[in-house]
Amino acid sequence: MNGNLDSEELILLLKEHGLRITPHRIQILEMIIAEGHPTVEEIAKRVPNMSLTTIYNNVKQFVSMNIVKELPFENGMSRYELAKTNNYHVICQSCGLIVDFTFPNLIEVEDLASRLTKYKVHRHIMGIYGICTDCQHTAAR
Amino acid sequence: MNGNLDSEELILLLKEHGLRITPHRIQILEMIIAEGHPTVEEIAKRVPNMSLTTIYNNVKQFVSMNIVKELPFENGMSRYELAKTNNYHVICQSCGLIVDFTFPNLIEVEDLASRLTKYKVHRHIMGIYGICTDCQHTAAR
DNA sequence: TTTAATGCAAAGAATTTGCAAGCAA
DNA sequence: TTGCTTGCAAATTCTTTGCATTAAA
Repeated sequence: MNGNLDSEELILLLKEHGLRITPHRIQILEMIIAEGHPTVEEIAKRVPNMSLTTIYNNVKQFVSMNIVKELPFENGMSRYELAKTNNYHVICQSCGLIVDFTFPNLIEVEDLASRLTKYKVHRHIMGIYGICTDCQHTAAR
Repeated sequence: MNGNLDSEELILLLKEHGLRITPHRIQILEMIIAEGHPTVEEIAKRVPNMSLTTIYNNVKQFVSMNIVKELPFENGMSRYELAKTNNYHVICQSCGLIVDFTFPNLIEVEDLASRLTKYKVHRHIMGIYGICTDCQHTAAR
């Protein structure tokens, strides 16, 4: 059900983009897959002995090459996920938990946007905000 | 066609939320309406003699009270618009121009998200990225 | 060997905080 | 008058940059 890649596939992914294969790059990508939608800080916590600079450098490069997608959040921090995932995010306003769901049809909205505004549209992001089940129960007590 | 408010309506809006009426608050809200989707910096440029702190404080308060919506951008800066506007944004990846368009039907997506994830959904934001007409022409030359 | 990747330290940019002075109610 | 609002200065936080060291190809 999930689109996880093993490390051989990650190596291929890097090679396709002309990037050198380093343990750090593999680890960063593995963390992005394993963690859901980590921030740079969260990646750093799970992968000790790696400089923040390296994480920033690589994540930035991955984003510019469209290997990784950047999800800007309202507190100014960004979260990251693999670019090949094709889903939307529901974010808990109370605890921050992010749950994914798939909804493939919004190309219609891109088309409409393109027609109405004459932009040449490439992509879109959507964040849906609410309260997760746990926080609903906590609040009910 | 636009949902502009005159300053009497802005005063009412502040009173409804129990906020004191100050010239600065009126000016900040007027700028948010007039500018489209300003950053804090852009508000400061148009309203000299107001401290950045005041703009940050008020905008933050407006957001927490849902008077103003925050649109997080990938460079880490946020842009702001009145919360009552009900539209989506197409953002030019080349020059940053934002064009609004109305598309009222996405409550369906909120409903679906709610059903699939059991979140209690409150709102969503969507950003559509592409190239504006001007930049398309510039690139064609 | 050649060039890219790493990481420390320092710089930069956006935002927040502490606190004193000013103004709305 | 009372307490919210304002704003300066300083502190914080997140991110980027310069440059010397290390490692991939």
